[in-house]
Amino acid sequence: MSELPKAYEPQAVEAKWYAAWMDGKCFEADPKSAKDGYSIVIPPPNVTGILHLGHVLNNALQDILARRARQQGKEVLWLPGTDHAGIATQTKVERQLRDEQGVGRRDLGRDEFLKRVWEWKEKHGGIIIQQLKRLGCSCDWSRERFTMDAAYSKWVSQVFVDLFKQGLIHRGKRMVNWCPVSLTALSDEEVIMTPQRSKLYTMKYELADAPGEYIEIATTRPETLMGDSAVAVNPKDPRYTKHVGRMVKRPFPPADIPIIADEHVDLEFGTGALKITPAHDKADFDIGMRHGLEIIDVLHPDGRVHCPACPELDGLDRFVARKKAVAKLEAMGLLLKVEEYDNNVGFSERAHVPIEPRISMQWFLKYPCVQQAADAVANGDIKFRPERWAKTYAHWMENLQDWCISRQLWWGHQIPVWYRKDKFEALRGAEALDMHDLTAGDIHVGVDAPADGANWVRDEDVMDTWFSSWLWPFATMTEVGEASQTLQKFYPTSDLVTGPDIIFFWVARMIMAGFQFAGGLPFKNVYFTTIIRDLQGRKMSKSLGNSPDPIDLMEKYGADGLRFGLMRIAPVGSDVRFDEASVEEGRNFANKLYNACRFRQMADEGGEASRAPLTQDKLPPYHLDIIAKLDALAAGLEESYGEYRFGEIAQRLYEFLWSEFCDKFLEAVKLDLRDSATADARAATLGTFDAVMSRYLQLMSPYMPHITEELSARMGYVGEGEFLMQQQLPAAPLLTVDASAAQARAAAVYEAASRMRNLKAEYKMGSRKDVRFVIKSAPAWLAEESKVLALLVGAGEIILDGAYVATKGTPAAVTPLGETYMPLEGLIDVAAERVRLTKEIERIELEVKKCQGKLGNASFVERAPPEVVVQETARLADWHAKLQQLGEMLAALT
RNA sequence: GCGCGCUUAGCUCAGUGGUAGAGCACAUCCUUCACACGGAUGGGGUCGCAGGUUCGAACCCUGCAGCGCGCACCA
Repeated sequence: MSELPKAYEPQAVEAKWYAAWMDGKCFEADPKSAKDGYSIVIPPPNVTGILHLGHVLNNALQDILARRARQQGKEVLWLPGTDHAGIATQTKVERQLRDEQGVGRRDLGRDEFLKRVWEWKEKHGGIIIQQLKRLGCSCDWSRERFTMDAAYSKWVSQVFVDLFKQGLIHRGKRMVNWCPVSLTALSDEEVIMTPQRSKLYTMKYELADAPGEYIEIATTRPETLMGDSAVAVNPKDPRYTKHVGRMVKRPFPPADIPIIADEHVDLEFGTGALKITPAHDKADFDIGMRHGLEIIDVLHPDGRVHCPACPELDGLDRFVARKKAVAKLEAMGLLLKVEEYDNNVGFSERAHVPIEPRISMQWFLKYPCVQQAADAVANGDIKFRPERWAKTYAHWMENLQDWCISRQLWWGHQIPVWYRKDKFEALRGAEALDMHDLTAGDIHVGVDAPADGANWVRDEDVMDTWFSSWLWPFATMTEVGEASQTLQKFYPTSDLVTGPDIIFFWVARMIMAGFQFAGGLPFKNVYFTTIIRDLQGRKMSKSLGNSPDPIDLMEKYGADGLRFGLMRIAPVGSDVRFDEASVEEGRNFANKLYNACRFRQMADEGGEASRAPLTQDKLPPYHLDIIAKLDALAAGLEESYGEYRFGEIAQRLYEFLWSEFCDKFLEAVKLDLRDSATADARAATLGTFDAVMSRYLQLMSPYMPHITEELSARMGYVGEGEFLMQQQLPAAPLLTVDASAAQARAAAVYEAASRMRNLKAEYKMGSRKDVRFVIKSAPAWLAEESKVLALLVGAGEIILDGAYVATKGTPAAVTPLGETYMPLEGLIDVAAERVRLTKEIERIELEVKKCQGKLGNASFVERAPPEVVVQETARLADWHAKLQQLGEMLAALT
């Protein structure tokens, strides 16, 4: 044991214990267990994902909760898995195929392409799972799920079929958010509004019945004017009342279009006249519907202009066409001005290009169980932390729009709908298949294909990835129609840990799905993590290169160091600013813990010297004090866990070990471990060390699972073949006797030592070991402790002398142990000492004034609680005493 | 425009009415036999601004400013 390296080396230790836990099946959940169940489902990371700091924070929190629950005697299921991530994965594999083999997905065809994606998934898909294991995550890996597992996929289809049968799912042609790169529709949530510096073009259209007269129109999108089917003004706008009902000339392709009046038009904006392009703008579409306007689609799905009537624009990309259209307007003398203009443009969440509002045939879901889901959070059945997110949730629930669930992708759950082949062909493809054109015999909606499959064509679209994710809490626990023990035991889940950015994408939808398909709420608590930013406050991103690789951090500082460091800075409310220094602190802390244990092992080379039960009533004050503080720590942690204050838990654990256990207790008991110490003293000290440390390691274990397991094993705190992580946390406090007197003594010694060291430093005696102290009027018990005090202070000798008379100018301090002098026999610089004393007196006079001011205030004395007044009076007395003493010292020097 | 949050030491953050805190950074001292990934000591803050409530405000209320986020609109 004495050959232990001085610094803790986490890498090998962490790998060793993770393997041991896996071998010991420590993470596997038994649904037949008699214990109470505790469960978390992991927010499934994208199967293409690579671990980033957000994952680390999120999963470390889940691991802490899971490990803590095990210690409290729960049967724990932490259910892991990955998400097939439709667009992200398809895009990734497509890009790779294009780069490496020069083929697109359409070259391969649907079946072959899907085969390639599956191959890719098998080969590269598990990276993030391995990374989570490196972090120490105690997931039940025997239950790992994937959203496209056969059983899971069956759930997705079944849910679609059920909702369809209830009339909540329908197909129709509507305005959707279209991504011209991914060539698919997106839900509203997948559109990111982004501020843009754009240009506002003002142009004029000539009135058809009055050549030479114009109406001015402002637009940011001149490239869509070929799709204009009207110009709209506000009916209340006096400038335009005479125009309403007349026709204007659309410049190209030339056409006469009407001027209509619609409330939607803002009088203040631009010229007050708005060009209406029903095919390419949501608001225009609505206006078009109200006025029965023609819908003229002038864009291809990939964002190129489709307008054979304008050959010079036809086929151009929308942004190229914009410039060209402007040039054309200018050439025609219709462009009046171009202004810089800041507006918001919707961008595709995945492809990072402006989305295009587009009318297309899609599947839509009217959300089920909305009221129940809203109520569950409002009435506290599901508790959000921090609570303020409940408001965001409520707001969204009140403004639900139908969910566009179809995606024009191949990777995903294909929509379980078949159309009769003859009908499908007659209507010339899916784009034209309106529900109204279909009779019951034309369409088959079911988990399985119709029996006479050859006569049917399957809907090509897949479902939004979130349409599978929202089933995660129960579809991972049971198969369709199965009476699952796992579900019985572990549903609803206990806690969900996720980011507030997916409240709508995921959390809200899971709640609705829980009510609709699993008979109740899916979880009881939702803990929202914070966003991790860099020190400049920017979000972590690959392109900024400000996102450290957690694997690198773990190699450098250990998984425990990373976990602990991150937990210490994770605040309850606002965002985290990440600094590698905090991980370094975590590593340093692990090292401190390791060395505290190493110290004990070195002091007791044979081991086993201390296994005798502790007789607490005979323990010295420091021992009882640390035992009492450990109990206080355990109680404090209990409270903090109850409030999900993870940073506070880390802080409490840190302070106990570093400030209390190492800085105070270990320093105070060093004499007991020297060769000169009695066997009894040694045994008592080692016994106390072991009692406190073994339980401390247990309390620490959820945060730093590897090092605590290692140390517990090495120190013999857990038996061969047992694991710390599986041991139940004792409910009873460690302390069995009244320790209040002992604690008061220990506190007095520590405090006195601090003041005496302070005195040494003030007189530049810093490292001198020969300094003597004299304590006057010391309590009788101090005689036994003066050696400890001398050690703590770094003093040559501590003399207890009630009759001591200090020579003039002897430095002194008031300590809880009495007047304390540091005789230096002429070593003091008298002038410097006078300056110091004068400054000190000034400072204290100020304090006295503050106290007197308060006590002199009649209202304070009458109305403040009595104990506060007493406290204040005592303080004033203290200051006065101090002042008098300093005054005497100063007088002695002159 | 509506809503939510934040503003405390150089930095990152605790602090729910009673003497302003931690870690890091900084300065001085110490390689003393657990740990220099360490120990000791110290300097550093009119708690964003202005009002109000209160005997007393970092904390409660109002207003303002700055920053961030969400929702809606944006021709």
